[in-house]
Amino acid sequence: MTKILTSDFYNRNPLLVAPDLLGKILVRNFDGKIISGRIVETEAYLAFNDEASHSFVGKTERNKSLFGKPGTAYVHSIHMQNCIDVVTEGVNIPSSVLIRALEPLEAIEIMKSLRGKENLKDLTTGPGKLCKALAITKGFNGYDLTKLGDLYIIDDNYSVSEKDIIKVKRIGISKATENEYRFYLKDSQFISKK
DNA sequence: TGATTGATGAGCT
DNA sequence: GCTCATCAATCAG
Repeated sequence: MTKILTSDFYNRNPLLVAPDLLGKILVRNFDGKIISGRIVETEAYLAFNDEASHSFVGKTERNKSLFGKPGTAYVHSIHMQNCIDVVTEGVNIPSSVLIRALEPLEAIEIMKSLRGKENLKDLTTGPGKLCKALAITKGFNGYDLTKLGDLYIIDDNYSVSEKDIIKVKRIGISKATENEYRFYLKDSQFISKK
């Protein structure tokens, strides 16, 4: 049985949600066509005492989605690309889980055309890449991922054993790098970095 | 295969 | 102006 992850799933500490999201499927309804990929890499960003989190500086126009309800998308641009986070915990608790990499499942041809790349391993192996491959734009900032819409995350009962989840330090950031808040599937060929 | 570097834009101070 | 949770092209070995 396949079901959409609800707000209950996200309404927990990001350090619990991040590993649980591994193996789940991110689904994009793009002009009636379904594009999907299995989540193979995530990072947790805490609400408090986490200098690398966008919420560390307080609530601003840019990060206000982080303060919304669990299961809300926080799409932001860094350099010329977009990244997507899922808000966790409660309202006004600005923690999130960054989706860093996917394993392409459906509509791979559409991803190739959106990315302008042919190599399967170049499609979704990075937060900026996967947003482009799934046509996730800043229009999805604040989007509710817990209902059947244009963007949501489902559980198809794909089982991930605990030993296949690797926990390491986060990457690509300059602050609070010592915390081991990055999670990925051990044998996936689609993580953004070894 | 690994390391280096340039391009790119939005939002904060 | 400066930061930033990047990507991909390039070059050396």
